[in-house]
Amino acid sequence: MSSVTINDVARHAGVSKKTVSRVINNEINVSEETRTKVMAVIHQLGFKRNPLGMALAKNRSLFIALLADNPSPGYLQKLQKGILQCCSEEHMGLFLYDCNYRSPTLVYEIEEFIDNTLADGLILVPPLSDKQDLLDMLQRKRVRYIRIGPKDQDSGDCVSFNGVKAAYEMTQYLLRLHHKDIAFVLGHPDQESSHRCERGFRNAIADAGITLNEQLVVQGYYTHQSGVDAAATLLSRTPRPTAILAANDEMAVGVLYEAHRRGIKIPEELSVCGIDDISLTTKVWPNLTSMRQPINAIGYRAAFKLIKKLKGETAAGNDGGADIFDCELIVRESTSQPGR
Amino acid sequence: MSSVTINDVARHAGVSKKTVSRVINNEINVSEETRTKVMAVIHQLGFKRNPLGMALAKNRSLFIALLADNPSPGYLQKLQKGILQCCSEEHMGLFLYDCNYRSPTLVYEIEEFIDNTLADGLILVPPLSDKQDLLDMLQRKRVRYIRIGPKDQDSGDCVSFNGVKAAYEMTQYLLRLHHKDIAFVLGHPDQESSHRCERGFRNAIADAGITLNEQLVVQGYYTHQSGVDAAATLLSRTPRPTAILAANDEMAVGVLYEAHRRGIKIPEELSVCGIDDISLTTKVWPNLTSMRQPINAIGYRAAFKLIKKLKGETAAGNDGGADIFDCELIVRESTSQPGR
DNA sequence: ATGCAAATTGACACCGGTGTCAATTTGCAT
DNA sequence: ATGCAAATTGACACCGGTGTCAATTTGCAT
Repeated sequence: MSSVTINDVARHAGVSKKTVSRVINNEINVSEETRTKVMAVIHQLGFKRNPLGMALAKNRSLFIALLADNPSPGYLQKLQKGILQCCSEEHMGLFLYDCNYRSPTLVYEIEEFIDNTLADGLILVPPLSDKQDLLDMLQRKRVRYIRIGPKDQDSGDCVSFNGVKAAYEMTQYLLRLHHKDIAFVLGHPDQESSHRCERGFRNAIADAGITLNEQLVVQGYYTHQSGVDAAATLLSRTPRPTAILAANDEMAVGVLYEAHRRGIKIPEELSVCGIDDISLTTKVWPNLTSMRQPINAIGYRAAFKLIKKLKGETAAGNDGGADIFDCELIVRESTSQPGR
Repeated sequence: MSSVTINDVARHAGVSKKTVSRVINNEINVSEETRTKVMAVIHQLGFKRNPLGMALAKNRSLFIALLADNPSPGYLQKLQKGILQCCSEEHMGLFLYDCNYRSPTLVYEIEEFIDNTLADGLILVPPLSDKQDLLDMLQRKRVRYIRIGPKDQDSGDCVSFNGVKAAYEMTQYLLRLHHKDIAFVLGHPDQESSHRCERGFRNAIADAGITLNEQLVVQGYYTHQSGVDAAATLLSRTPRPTAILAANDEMAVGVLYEAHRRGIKIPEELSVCGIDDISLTTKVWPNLTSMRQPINAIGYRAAFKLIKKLKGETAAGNDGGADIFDCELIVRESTSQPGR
C-alpha cells in the first residue's frame, strides 16, 4: 500500500527521479557523491523498486515460468526446488504452468499463458524440450527459454544429464555383480534421454562381449504403470532375467511392484535398479539402487542460465555452452549378485 | 513485441481509449452499438490486455502465489494441479514459493517475495496456515489469502477436509474387519489436521466400547521417516498391533517399509492404512488402503475463492463461508481381517 | 419545440518506472 | 583565465492501462 516510490526518494535526496533510477540500476555516469546520497535515502525510506513499473517501462517482466508435463512427480519436485532456489536468490518470480503434452491446442494454450503473465523466460521440461512448433512460437514471440534434456544438447540453451554414461555405468555395475541376463526398460520414445540411456545400456553390454538378447529390451513410457507392464512381460520370459534396469526410477518402482506381486524375492531372485534417484527410491521396499542425477543442480543451473540471459549477461562459471551433468551410482537394497 | 495496445483499438474503432477500457472491463454505461463496434475491432486486431499495465494502474497484480513447505510431495503435487486448473481457467498466473517453515526469518523472506512479485493473493498450505506472525504481516500489507486446513476452519478464508470424519471412518472400517489392537501414528503437532485425525480415531475406538491402549498412539511428523520410526516402536510392542493407521499416506508407506524389513506379511499379519490418497499409494506394494481426500478439488476451490476475493466478487456456489470436504474410503491391498 | 435527468463519452492526470536528448557541470590542457 | 571534451544531471515523453470529472448526447415528459 503505502509503498515508497522513486519519486519519494528523488524528493528526499534532492535529485531527479531519473538519477535515482540510474543508481538503482547501477549505471555508470553517476558521481560517487550522488550515489552515496541516494543510497542513503533508499535505505532510510526502505524503498523497493516496483517490478511492474519496471516491467512496463522496459517491456520485460523478468518473470520466468516452468512449463512441465512430466510423468514423474518426484523428478519435477526436485527440479522445482532447484529452480526456486535460484529464483529466490535472484529475486525473481517463478510462474508454474501445467501442460498437457497431448493437447492438440497446446501451443495456443501456452501462448495464451504467456500473454496472461508476460513471462519473458521459460524453462522447458521433457517432452516439451523438443516440441518444434512450440519452439517456433517462442522464437516468434521473442520469449527466451532454456531446455532440459533436449535432442541437441550442445546448443547452449539447455541443461542435460549424461544419460549415455549413466546407463553405461549402471549396466557395468550389474555386470560386475555377474549378471548376464540383464533386461532394459526403455523410456518414452519422444524423449531423447530414453534413447541416450538405451545407447549406454547397449554399449555396456557390447563392451562386455555379450550378445544382447533383443527380447530383454522392452518399451516403457517413463510412467509407473508402464514399468509394471514391462515387468509383466519380462518376468514371464524363460529364462527370466536376473536383473532389470529401467530408464527411470518411476518405472523401476513399477517393476518392483510386479515382482513383489509374483512373489519374486528382491534382490535375491531379481535385481532392480533405476535412473534419476528421486525421493521415491528411499520410500519403497527394498530401497532402490539408482543413478543419482543432480536434479536440483540441473534446475538451479537452468534457472541461472535463463536469468542471466534475460539480464543480458552471459552465464558465468562453467558456461561453455553445453551443460551436461554426470550421474553418481547410489547402491541401495534392490541389487545384489544373482541367485545369492 | 508488436503487440496491439488499447490505443490501437481506440484509433481503429474511432473512440477514446477509456471507452475501450470500459468495454474490456464489461462496465455498464456503454451503448450496445459502441460495445459491438469495439469488440469487433478487438477481435480483428487480436488485442489482449497487458496485465502489467492493468496491474500498475489498478495497483493490483492479479497474480497469486502458492506458499508451501509440506513434507508430502505427493500431496503438494495434487494440490498444485487443482490450483493450476483454476488459474488456467481464470487466466491468472500462479507464482510458486518454497518456504522453510523453520527459518527464523521466514516472515521477512515472504515479505520480500511479495515485494518482488507483487502477488496480491496467497494460498497457504499447512503448517503455514496457522503461523500467526505471517498472517499479521499479510494483513498489514493488505495481501489476501486463503488457508488450507487451519485451526479455525469456519473463518471463511479457508478450505479443509474433514479430518475427524476421515479418521473415524477409517477406524470403523478396521473395526469392522475385527481388528482390536489398532495403532495410530500422529501427524505433526503443529498441524491441526493431526489433532483432528486423532480425535476421529479416539472417538471411533471409544464408540466401539474399547478402552484405548495409550501405548498404541505414537508421535509422527507427517514424514516418511517418522512413519518408519513409529512403526519400529509399534512393531516391537507385545502384543503387536494387528493394524496401524497413519495420519497421512507418507507415514503409512514408512510403516509399510519397516514391516517389510522385519519380514511381516502385509496384510496377512498386519493391516496398514493411511489418509490422503496420494499417488504413492498405488506405487508401493501392496497398494495402500487410504481415505481419499479430494486434494485436487481442495486446491481448485482454494484458488477459486481467492480469485473471486481478489476480483471483488463473493465466491459463488457452496460458499457459505466454510468449505469442508469429505473423504472417501479407498480399499486396496494393504488391509484385511487380522490373522487371515 | 423545450427542459431536464440519465446515459454515454472523452480529456486529462496518474500508476511507477525507463529512454532520449539536451543542458549543465567538471576536469584538464592551453 | 579560457576553451573544450567528457562526465553528470534533469526535463520530458512514454510503457499500457484505469480513475475522475466534466462535456456531450439521448430519451422522455411537458
